[in-house]
Amino acid sequence: MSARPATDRPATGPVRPRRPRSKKALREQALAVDALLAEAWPDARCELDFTTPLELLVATVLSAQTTDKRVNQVTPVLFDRYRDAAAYASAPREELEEILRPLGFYRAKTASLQGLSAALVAEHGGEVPGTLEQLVRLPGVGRKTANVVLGNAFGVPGITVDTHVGRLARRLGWTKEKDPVKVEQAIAELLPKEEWTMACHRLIFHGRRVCHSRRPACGACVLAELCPSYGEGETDPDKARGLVTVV
DNA sequence: ATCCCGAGGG
DNA sequence: CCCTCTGGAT
Repeated sequence: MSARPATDRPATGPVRPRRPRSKKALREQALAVDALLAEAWPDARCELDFTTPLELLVATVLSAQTTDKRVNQVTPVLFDRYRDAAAYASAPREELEEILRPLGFYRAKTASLQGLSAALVAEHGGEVPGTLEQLVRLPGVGRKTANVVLGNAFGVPGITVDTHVGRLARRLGWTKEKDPVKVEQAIAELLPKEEWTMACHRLIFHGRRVCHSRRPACGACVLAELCPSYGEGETDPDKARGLVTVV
C-alpha cells in the first residue's frame, strides 16, 4: 500500500529501543556497546603516566577530583624525588604538600599518600600487592583505585566503577544500582573478563566526551540505537530525581 | 557555576 | 546516608 516501508523510527532520530529483557539479550547489547565504543575510542587507555605499580598507585590516589593531565604535571618531580614507599613515608609533610598543592585536597592527599606508603613498608616490604583484597586493605585505597592498579599495572582484569562507568551502566540499562560494587557485579556478568579493563576505559572516555552527566550529547552518540536512555538528554537520572532541567 | 576516573569519617 | 577535603580549568 504505502510506498514507504513501515517503520517505528521517526524522522527525528532513532527511537529509544526497548530495554533488553533477557540476560542473554542484555549481554548481546553490552557486547555491541563495547564493540562500538572500541571503534569510537581506539585510543582509550589509562591516561596517568607511570612506569611501575607504585607510581600508578600513587598517581591514582592523587587523581581524585583532579584531571589526569594535572596529575601528570606533578608526578615527574614526585617520582624523581621519591623512589620508593619508604621515601614517601619519611618525607617531610610540608615538602610533599608543596608538590601536591596544585592538585587540590593537598593536605588530605599528602596524609593519604604517607599513610599508604607506611602501610606498604610495614605490611608488604614496600612492594605494591597484586590482589584486590590486599590493595583495598591499604589506607586510602578504595575499590576503584585498587582496580585501576590491577588492570593497568598488573594486567589483571579489573572493573573500574567511577562516576562515569556507574552513570553509563545505568543509562545503558545494565543495572539500576548506585552502589559501585553492584554496578561492578552487573558489568562482570555482561562483559567477558578479558574486556573488563579496556571496556571501562572506553566507558570513561565516552562519559567524558559524549555521555555527560548533564545534557548528554545523544545526537552525537554512536550508541544511540542501543541505548534505553536515548533522548533523555534533559534529565539527569543521577541528580534530577524526576525533575526536568531547563534546556 | 560546574566539573575533574575518590575515600574516609560522622 | 551525608559531609568534608581542595584547587584549577572551562
